[in-house]
Amino acid sequence: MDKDDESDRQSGGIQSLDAALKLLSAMGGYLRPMSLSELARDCGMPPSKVHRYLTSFLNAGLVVQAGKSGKYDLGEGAIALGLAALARHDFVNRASDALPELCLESGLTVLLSVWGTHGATVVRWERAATPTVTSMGLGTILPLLNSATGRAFLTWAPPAPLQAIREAELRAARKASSTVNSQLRTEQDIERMTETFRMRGFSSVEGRFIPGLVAIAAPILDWQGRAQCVITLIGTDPAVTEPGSDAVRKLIGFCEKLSFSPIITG
Amino acid sequence: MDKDDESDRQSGGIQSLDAALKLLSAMGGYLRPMSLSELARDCGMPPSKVHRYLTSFLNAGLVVQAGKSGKYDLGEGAIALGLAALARHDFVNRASDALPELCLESGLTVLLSVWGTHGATVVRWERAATPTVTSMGLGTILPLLNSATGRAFLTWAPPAPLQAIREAELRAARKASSTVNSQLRTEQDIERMTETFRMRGFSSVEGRFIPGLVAIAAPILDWQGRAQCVITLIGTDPAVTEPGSDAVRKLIGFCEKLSFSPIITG
DNA sequence: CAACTAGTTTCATATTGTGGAAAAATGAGA
DNA sequence: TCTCATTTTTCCACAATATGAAACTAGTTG
Repeated sequence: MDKDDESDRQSGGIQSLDAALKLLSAMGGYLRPMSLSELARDCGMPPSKVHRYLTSFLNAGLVVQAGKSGKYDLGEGAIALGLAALARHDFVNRASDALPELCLESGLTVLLSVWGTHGATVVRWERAATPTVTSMGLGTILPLLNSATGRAFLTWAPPAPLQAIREAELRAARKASSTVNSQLRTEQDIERMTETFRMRGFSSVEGRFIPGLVAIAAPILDWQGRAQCVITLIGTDPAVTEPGSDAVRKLIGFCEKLSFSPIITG
Repeated sequence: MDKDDESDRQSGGIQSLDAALKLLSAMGGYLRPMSLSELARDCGMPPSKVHRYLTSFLNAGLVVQAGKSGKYDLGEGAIALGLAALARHDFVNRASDALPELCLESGLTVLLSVWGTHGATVVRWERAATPTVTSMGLGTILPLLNSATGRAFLTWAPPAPLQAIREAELRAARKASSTVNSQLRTEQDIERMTETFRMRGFSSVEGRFIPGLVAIAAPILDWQGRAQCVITLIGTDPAVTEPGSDAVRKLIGFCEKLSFSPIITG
């Protein structure tokens, strides 16, 4: 039949659907109601075809016929669809809805953090049944280098916004060798650490930020693999930080489920 | 052939398109990526059919395949379509044009939200010069009871579409008394609150949804007095929520100008 | 390793969408 | 009010196209 299929011929789809969607997106392109013949002309389809498609869109509520002029325009259904799609990108909300569940399953205190202007910021948290003494609350800002949460951002977030704080903390770490100091002194140290985290799929810290407590953290990634937010589990048992531990598996499972790209790229 | 066509047989449309759109709107109903078989089950279609439809949606960009899990979700195309459809709404359109101005004048971060399938959805926002820590972006869904934005819908939007979420949040609020709890437990509490808001002409919240931040919100009303969208100002100074404050006056003035019926019916 | 389960591809078939043309509907001018 | 011109909608015979079952892969679990 067609010697050489014209343009896009992606395999597998449905021709009439493809055409219909082309029409639909064409309608998205204008910002006023369009008459049938205008649409037909612009899409290079016979009017009868366009009319049949429009009827289906009409039934589905994606398109409405404006006024009695009979012109066609995008309708409520299209708005609803778009808002639903927008909501998918709302990682924080989807994650916080599921937070209590993770808390119950793991039996640990759970934090949900995002990257704010001043660093990793706790925006949601769920306290475990066995209350662990923490001074943590909503709005707490966690250190970048010495908290599991911060380290997760360090590993999976785009570096640019972190730069300032990263440098500041590194400088502070070098000077104050008196403190319970991290082994993190140089850029190389950091590189090595994040590489490990990236492989394992989670970051961790042991009693550094809060003595006596351990924490593990994993990112929720958008479709470009950037951390949108970070989930942290806090406990007392050092075994928690072991790769393959129950808590680790639950944490990564949780984050993987909410992420749009795989956390462990093996 | 068919003596009397079973159920919906709206005239004129295209069967495969109707089925495809049914699938599409089903996808809008969930707020997480769905697997092929889940979709097939829920729509009562054979998997192969669903797969073919999805391929077309994929080619059109309406749907993306999330991560390596292979699950399907609404994509950029759906967002574009929805925003295009939103632009038809005069209210949204006129409001978003004026948004930067309000942001400048008030010096606060400004949100423009509409009511979507899953709740109050941010569709436009303007960041203040003094950056405030927020986890907010396009598509963020705000809680109904514990955000200024949500409360504005609660006060000025028709109650029917809100009902489901209202009940869900109320139930959650009663259970989780452990959390930083709202004083909102009963229908009466809500009634009292909305009455106050209605008198003042704006809703407010202090550090509930986002600790350390305060917010005020007012509706843009159509000619029937229903909220078409909601404008929210976010700041850090608690004085902002005071009736008669500079921010409040600017907010209400802004909304009043764009509304088709008076906000304060005194 | 075998027995599942989930996702994708293939294929023969007739169901379904197609485009042209006819029929309504709409609108403008006289 | 009547006619002409344009746009929208309906009709129809034909074959192109979507269909569902089953085959084929890939990944998982006991």
